[in-house]
Amino acid sequence: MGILENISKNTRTELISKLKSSQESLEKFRKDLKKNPSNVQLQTDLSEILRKIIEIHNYMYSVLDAPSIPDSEYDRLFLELQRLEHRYPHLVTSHSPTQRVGATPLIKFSQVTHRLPMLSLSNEFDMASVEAFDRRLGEKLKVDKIEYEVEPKFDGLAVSLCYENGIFTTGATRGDGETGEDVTSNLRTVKSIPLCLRTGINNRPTYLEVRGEILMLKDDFKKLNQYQRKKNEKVFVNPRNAAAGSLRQLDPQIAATRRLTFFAYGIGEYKGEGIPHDTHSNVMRYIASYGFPIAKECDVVCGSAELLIYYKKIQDSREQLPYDIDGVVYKVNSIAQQEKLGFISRAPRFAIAHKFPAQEVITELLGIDVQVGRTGVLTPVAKLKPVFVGGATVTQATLHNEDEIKRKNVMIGDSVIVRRAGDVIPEVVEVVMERRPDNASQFIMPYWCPECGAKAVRMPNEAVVRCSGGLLCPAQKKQAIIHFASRRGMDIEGLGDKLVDQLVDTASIRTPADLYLLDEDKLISLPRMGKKSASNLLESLRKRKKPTLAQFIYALGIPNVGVITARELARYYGSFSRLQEADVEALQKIQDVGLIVAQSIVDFFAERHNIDIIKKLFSVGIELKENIDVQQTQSSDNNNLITGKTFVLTGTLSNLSREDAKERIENSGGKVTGSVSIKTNFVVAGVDPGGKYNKALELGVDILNEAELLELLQH
DNA sequence: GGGCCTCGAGATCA
DNA sequence: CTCGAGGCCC
Repeated sequence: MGILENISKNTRTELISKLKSSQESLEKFRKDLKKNPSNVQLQTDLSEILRKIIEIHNYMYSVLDAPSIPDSEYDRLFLELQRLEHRYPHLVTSHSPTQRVGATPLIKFSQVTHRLPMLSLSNEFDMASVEAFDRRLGEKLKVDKIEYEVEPKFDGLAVSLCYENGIFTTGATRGDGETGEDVTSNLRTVKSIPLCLRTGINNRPTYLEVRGEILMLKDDFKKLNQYQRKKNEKVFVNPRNAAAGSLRQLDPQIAATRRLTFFAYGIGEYKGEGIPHDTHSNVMRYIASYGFPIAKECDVVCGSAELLIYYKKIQDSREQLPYDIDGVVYKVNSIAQQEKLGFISRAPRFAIAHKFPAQEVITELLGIDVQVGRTGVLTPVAKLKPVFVGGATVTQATLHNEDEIKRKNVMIGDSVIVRRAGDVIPEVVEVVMERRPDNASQFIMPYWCPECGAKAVRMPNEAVVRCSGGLLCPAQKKQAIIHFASRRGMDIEGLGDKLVDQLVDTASIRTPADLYLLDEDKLISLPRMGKKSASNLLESLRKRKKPTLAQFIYALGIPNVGVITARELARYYGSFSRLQEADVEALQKIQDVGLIVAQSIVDFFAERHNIDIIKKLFSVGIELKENIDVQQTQSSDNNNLITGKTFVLTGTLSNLSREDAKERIENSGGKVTGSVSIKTNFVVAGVDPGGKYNKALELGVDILNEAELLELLQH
């Protein structure tokens, strides 16, 4: 049972014999050094053997969970190494176990761009969807039974760890999947993360990115909270939040006192030999052999019936597991099959998370508020008597719209069942009818917008009621500005909703374009706004004046145009003016743009007010990073191997002209540039390659031959 | 939606 | 020192 079967046991036996032989060298070096303390070679030898022994003990303790010596003995070895390094500072290496805790706190975390985006998994909650998933894949792959690698879904934080030439160099959070935060110094304090890949030098990859989850074990969480209580500091509500909080500490000293654990579940980009290409379970065994902890529960099963058996088994053992989980993950085991299946938007088609059902509790519905959204939609929100469910205290939940309230027959004063599963937004499931009080009152959707008093209208074939005030409605105005400044839009730091409230209410700004006309005096006059905050905001506005076309399109807040559509529009049209001129028919030629989205876009640009704002934005100095060379091409359906990648061509190709190759790469979403840099993803080398080839070797950029390029293009 | 950390502002106190 | 805002995580 389990893909790690026997591995741990064999490793342990092997390590113990390794320790035995190391022990002899250790004693010899100690003795020799005593006789000859100034011998540099002996100093180095001793520190190296100590490091090796300590790392082995560390591995046995934190990864295999089977220490072979008492803590006190480990501490003695550690102290010996510390003293030695202290006396001879040149002996210290970045991957020495003594260097897990960094000395100085950071000012702030810096951003890291993931070489391969960190994708998310689509979630399923019921058996039928899992069976449908298996059936769908079976049809696509034309096979009867699919083999899956299965694993528990940790309730922690996803991170990516980079190893360059075997040494841990950078660790980052998932972020939005594209870029995350550099939390290396905190991750170094996590004992189960190897600072150095465990296997010998021979087949060590030059670059390896290991992905997995940071979490806090239930026991460690309890201990931490006991400690916090004793110190009269605040306690954490659940292990996940404790882990997240610890990882975001700027001071690694504090992070080190919070016991975090890592489990690997996959790899990202890698360079070098030896990485299995056949199955995911072999990849897992491979990373385990490098010293990464893998969940004991990882396994391989076949067909949907076995998936469900696995699910049940894990669900039954959930309480006994040392960590919190919120479901299980199924991944197609064969890597060839994975590649065949590919990706849909930001999620692989070959894997899903099967989540445990959400926890449910009963609470009281105290009232129903009405909120006005960015597009003027009035949303009723249930105000609930606070109740702890699914790891958090729930106080409100959306009721979506009028019809939903009718359908669920919700009245103010009712007792309702509320559901929440980890990351899922709380939801009112149903009313407990037996408990309905006599004074329960009906909710009536307001006839006027609660924010601006304009008439609230419901279109004949729509489920929602809208404020008819448009951008004259302060709520919509504010939301439009907040959306404009949001991270996925113009990414203006320091501009949150409260500040926008103030700015709009004091009539300092009316549209996003007005933001760029703010000055320090104006800002300082606002309450709770000092010199520092003001200059931070102005700096942030200035810094982000050159958005990509996609960011800008998204930031405009065109109804029905989200990040993905914005990106697709930018890719297809390449320039803002081309998008602006497009008509409904033309727009619908784009993948995933139907009549509704197309009409929305055309309507948006037909609105005089919007055009004024856009003009004004350009006049205050917004410059777009456009790609006007782009042809209006059909999307190649997320060719993830090429999309967003940069190629450089060198030498003569036999089947393709340079021009053809360039065009085909660009049609698949890639970019072709002239010279090789660290940002280049692939160099395509034909016959008689030029200096670019050597440059690629030097920088370690992947080199493709013509056949490999054609294969990439095929997908 | 809710929980966490960090930062800056403003209050409080010496 | 306390508090609110903002950013980031699921």
